[in-house]
Amino acid sequence: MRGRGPWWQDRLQGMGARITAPRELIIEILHETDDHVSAADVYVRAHQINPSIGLTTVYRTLDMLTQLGIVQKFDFGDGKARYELVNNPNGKKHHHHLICLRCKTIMDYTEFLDEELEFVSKTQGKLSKKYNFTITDHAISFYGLCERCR
Amino acid sequence: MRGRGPWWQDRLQGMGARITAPRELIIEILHETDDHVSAADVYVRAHQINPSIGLTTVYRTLDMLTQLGIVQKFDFGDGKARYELVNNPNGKKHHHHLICLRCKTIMDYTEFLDEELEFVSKTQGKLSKKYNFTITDHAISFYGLCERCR
DNA sequence: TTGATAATGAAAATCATTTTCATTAACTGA
DNA sequence: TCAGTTAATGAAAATGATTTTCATTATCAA
Ligand SMILES: [Mn+2]
Ligand SMILES: [Mn+2]
Ligand SMILES: [Zn+2]
Ligand SMILES: [Zn+2]
Repeated sequence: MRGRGPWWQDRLQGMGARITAPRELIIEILHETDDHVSAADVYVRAHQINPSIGLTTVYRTLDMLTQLGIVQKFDFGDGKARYELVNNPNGKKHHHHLICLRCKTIMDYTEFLDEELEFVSKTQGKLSKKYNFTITDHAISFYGLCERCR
Repeated sequence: MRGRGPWWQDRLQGMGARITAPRELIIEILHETDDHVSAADVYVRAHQINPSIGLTTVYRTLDMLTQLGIVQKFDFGDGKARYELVNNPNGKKHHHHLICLRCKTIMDYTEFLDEELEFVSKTQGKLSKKYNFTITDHAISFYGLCERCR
């Protein structure tokens, strides 16, 4: 399942990227949270541990991880992007979202994932063949009004 | 299906909002396009027809329509929000997205919507009961690499 | 027609994200 | 192990989308 180092190192090296302290730290931080963190959130935590890390690097790293499919980037409508490790071994499992259009509250749900899995993999297969697209992830969100807002 | 005025007027009045020229024009513009338009896109077209309309009002109107569930707001990762009329009678039907993580290309797809519809309405029913949430819309997106980028 | 007030638009402010560029550090290969 | 190549970094400045402010205008109920 892995080489010498942690799983993600192979992914980076595979694309010619270097293993650096900032990258290590940022991934570690993502492992330790199960929130939907913003770049600034990650920066604060990283900076706390290693004050030499800059916000720019956090953005660059999150972006790289997103392109690699290691991290999933979300926009929940509050003006800043949110990030989550896709398959967080320490944290939460794959899930989907319920988003209130008024107060922007986000709820994770993991119910009914079996049915979803079936649906998703079926669709994914057909789409990737038809559009010649390599699908690595998906997102399903339901929008509406939460209990408090309706 | 409607009162005196167009369908959307009832929706606005229902929440105590006024029917104004800018709002009329913005909705008309949304009807006429089947792109994923940004606020600036809408502004340019609106301004062309009625130069007194301001960008601020475009933002405010799109936001209001989004909260009403008349418009759906997307973030495809290129830094600006995109909007689409949810059930555009003149334009495209409900669809989902295939998004390239590298080049940010977006493809709409409408295949397999029957299966999706079945899945979605089943899940939606269970979720809205369990979380006491009024669900008005949903989005399904698949992420990966397009033909050119992989 | 009028008054109360929601809506508007111009300009300024915000603030998340990106760019620039000089410096540092990770790997390669001798 | 060491030096050279060059990707990666961070500080500061720039960008650019969206929001706020506030004086003015327009909608609509009475
Ligand atoms: Mn989540
Ligand atoms: Mn679309
Ligand atoms: Zn809410
Ligand atoms: Zn692509």
